[in-house]
Amino acid sequence: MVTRTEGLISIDGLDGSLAQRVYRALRGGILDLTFNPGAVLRKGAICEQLGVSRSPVSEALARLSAEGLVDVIPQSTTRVSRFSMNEIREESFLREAVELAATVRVAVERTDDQLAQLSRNLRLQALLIEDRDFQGFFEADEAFHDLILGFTGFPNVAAVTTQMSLQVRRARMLILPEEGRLAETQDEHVAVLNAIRDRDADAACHAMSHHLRQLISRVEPLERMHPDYFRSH
Amino acid sequence: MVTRTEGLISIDGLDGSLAQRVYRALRGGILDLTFNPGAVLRKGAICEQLGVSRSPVSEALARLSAEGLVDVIPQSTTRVSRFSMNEIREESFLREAVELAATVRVAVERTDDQLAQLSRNLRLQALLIEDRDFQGFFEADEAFHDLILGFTGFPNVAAVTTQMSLQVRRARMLILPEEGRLAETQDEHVAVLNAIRDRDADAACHAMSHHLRQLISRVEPLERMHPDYFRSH
DNA sequence: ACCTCACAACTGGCATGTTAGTTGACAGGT
DNA sequence: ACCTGTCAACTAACATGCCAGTTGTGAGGT
Repeated sequence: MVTRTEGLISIDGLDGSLAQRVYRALRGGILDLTFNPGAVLRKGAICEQLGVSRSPVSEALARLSAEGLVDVIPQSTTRVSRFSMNEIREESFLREAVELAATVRVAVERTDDQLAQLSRNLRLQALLIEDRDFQGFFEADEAFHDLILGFTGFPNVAAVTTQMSLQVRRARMLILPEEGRLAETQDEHVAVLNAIRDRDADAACHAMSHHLRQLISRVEPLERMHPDYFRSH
Repeated sequence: MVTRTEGLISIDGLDGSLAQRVYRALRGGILDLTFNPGAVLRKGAICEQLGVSRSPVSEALARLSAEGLVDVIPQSTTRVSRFSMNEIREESFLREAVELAATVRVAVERTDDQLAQLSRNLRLQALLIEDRDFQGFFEADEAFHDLILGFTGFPNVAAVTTQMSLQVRRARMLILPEEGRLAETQDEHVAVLNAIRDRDADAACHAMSHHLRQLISRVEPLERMHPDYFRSH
């Protein structure tokens, strides 16, 4: 096994306690696959690289462990957790449950301003597709969903939903951007928006459900494409 | 279950690392209101009482802080978090979304064995009502919901659902046990069971929704009954 | 009596020393 | 060549020392 120097991360520019900064830096690195699933995280190396002592790093790793983003083997090693397709299916189920409930609620009680915000987001997505800005589209896509979750009137629902589907979000990074898929995604978003515009809760629910199931169907094949990123079972 | 000694807590009888034991002990104490909302948690006192050093206690408190069960004021104090009715409403929304999705799924694809398990649980509940064992009924009630969540085939859904509605679970402890309410709750459970028996997803969804909304309607008045347990805003 | 401000005591955050469990390499026997 | 038992090196877990920010208190001024 060849040891590799992992991509570098930094805690500069973040605020909060050292422990929180380390946590956010590591979490970000794990979520965007800077740290590959299965990669070993050495406390000593992290301390040296970030210029902090072991205390804040330990706290950060403990939190990541509680969230399932790292696997700690006592007295031995800490690794970035590998994917489990069952876990991903589970998270998809949870995410769909919450997003559909939010979509139904928003479809019923949306305001014109909320509709305008969603519409603006979709026009931004169209621009990003034209420019083939995959990363930008990825973020706009997330923003679209977070807008709907936020329109429930519950300020933390978006964050909680993200937190409960971290593995899905991470696995999503592995999906290769395909030209045609972006336009399809856009069409699905438009269908959701139109249903919300018409205050048609049932149509909105179906459109969102269809959209979310496109994602999981694209995640399923990843287990064969990246077997080393998945737990052997 | 956390063992208690004169209002204090102990980590004896738990396994895992010291940090995990401390975490579970404190979490249990917070969830069952052994520690009142707003109570100050002193690291030094906890260390002395549990006979451990500050490291595992710090890790436990950090985790509880991330979960929103404690509020840490840097360089000052750590307190058991107070309730926020908006947060409780938010958790209820999330919980309902997940439980309804689970109920629908289970109603469609239940097995006879699963039906038998639910039925056995309800007969147990009837016994506990006869004996006026409020605590036992409380736990059987939780078990009923966890059974349904588990029957989705996703082993972690029950735990995730608990985790996302910790404040609701805690607030629920404040509801005074009333004789009649137990029987009503039991009736609602029976309605859910019957709909699942008949594989009537729509009826099961409505029955569960009605049942869950009974809970939130009983939680709402708590803000006036225990103003000191709620955040002032 | 009341406000102000400085200080002492206490807190949590961070660094570092110490302990104990795991692991892999290697020597020695078969 | 192949097991096998031992041990050294490494790791996370825990204990403890130190520091900086917060806060209550009380002396002194108005």
